[in-house]
Amino acid sequence: MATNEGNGKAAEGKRGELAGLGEVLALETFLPYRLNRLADAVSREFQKIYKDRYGLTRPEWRALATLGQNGVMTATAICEHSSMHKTKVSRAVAELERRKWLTRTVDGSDRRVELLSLTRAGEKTYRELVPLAKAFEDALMAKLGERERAALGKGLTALETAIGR
Amino acid sequence: MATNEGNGKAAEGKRGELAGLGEVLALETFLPYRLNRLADAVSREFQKIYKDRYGLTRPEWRALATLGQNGVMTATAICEHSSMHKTKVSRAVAELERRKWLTRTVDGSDRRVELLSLTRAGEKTYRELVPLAKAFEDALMAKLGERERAALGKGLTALETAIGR
DNA sequence: CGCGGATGGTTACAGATGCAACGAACCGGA
DNA sequence: TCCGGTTCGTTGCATCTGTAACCATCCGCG
Repeated sequence: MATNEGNGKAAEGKRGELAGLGEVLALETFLPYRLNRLADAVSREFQKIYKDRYGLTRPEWRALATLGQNGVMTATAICEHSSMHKTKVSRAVAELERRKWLTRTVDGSDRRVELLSLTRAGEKTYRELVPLAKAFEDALMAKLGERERAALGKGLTALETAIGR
Repeated sequence: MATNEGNGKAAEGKRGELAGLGEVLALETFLPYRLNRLADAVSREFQKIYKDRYGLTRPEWRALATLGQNGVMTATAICEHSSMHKTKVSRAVAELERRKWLTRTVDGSDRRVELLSLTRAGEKTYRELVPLAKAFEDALMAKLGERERAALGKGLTALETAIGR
C-alpha cells in the first residue's frame, strides 16, 4: 500500500515497467515458464508422429517406448521408468492390450503382479517408431550449433540433477 | 522404406538391448521426454507457491503474471504473451474476475474487445507473488554451478529459436 | 446501405488427468 | 492360523483441456 498510484479513475497509462523496483517478473525469461513452453512445443510437434500415424496418446507412446526399451516389465516399473502416474500407465496399458500390442501374464510367485510384454505387432510398431523418433530429435538438434547442443545437454543434465529426487 | 529390418522371427529372449542395431530408443536421453519431465517437475514444485497459498491454477497464475507485467491488455494479447490457448485464458480471466482481481472494460472503439486490468487487490497479489517466484527460481538456479547456469540459458535460448517459427 | 468474410471471446462437449478409495494378494508376527 | 499393514493395479469422480461451433461486432467493397 502507499504505492504511488493515484487512485480514482486516473487514466493511468500502462502499468508494469514503471512500477517502482524489481516488482515485475518477466515471464519470458522465467525458468518454469520457459521449460513448459518448450516442452509443450516440442511435444506437440513430436506427437504428430505417434498420434497421427499410429493413433497413440502420449501415455501410450511412453508405455510402448518403455517396454520396447526394457523388455518384460510390470506396470509399476513402467511408472518409474517413464515418470508417469499410476493411473496413466494403467489406462495406457489397457489400451495397448486392447490393440493387441502387449499382453499380460500374471506372475506365478506373486499374483498381484502382471508381467507386461509387447506382442509381435507391438514390437513391430515400436521398431517403426524408433527411427522416426530419432529422426525427429536429430532434425531438431540439427538446428542448433555444435556448441549449443553441448550447452543444452549440459544444462538439462544439471537441472535434472538439481531437481533430482 | 527399404529399411534394414530383418523381419526374422528369431526367438529373442528379453528384448531391448540385444535387439540388433540402433533399434532401441533410450527414453531417458530423448529430448522431448527430458523436457517434459523437467517442465513437469519444476512446475509441480513451483505450483505449490501459487496454488497452496493463493488457490490459483496455472492458467490463472500465468494470466495474472502477464497482466502484472504488461498492464492493461486484451485477452488475445494475453494468449500471445503467455502461450496459452484461447479457452484457457478465457476461463482464467473469468475466474480472476470472479475473485475481483481484475476487471474488464469494453473498448469504446471496438466493442468486441475487452480491456483487462488488475484491480488493486489483483496487483497486491501479483506483487506478493513476484518475489516468491524469483526466490523459487533463484533457489533452483543456486543448485547449479556458474557454468551450468550459463549452459542452461544458452541451450534453452537456442532451442527456443530452433522451434521458434 | 448491405453482405460476406475476419476477429474477439465464450461455451458445449468429449477426452484426458489426478486423487482417493477400492479389491485382491502378499507378508510378518502373535 | 489369523490379522494388520503393504503393495499391485483398477476405477469413480470431479476437474481441466482442446476442438469446434457459436454470437457479436467490425471491416471492406459494391
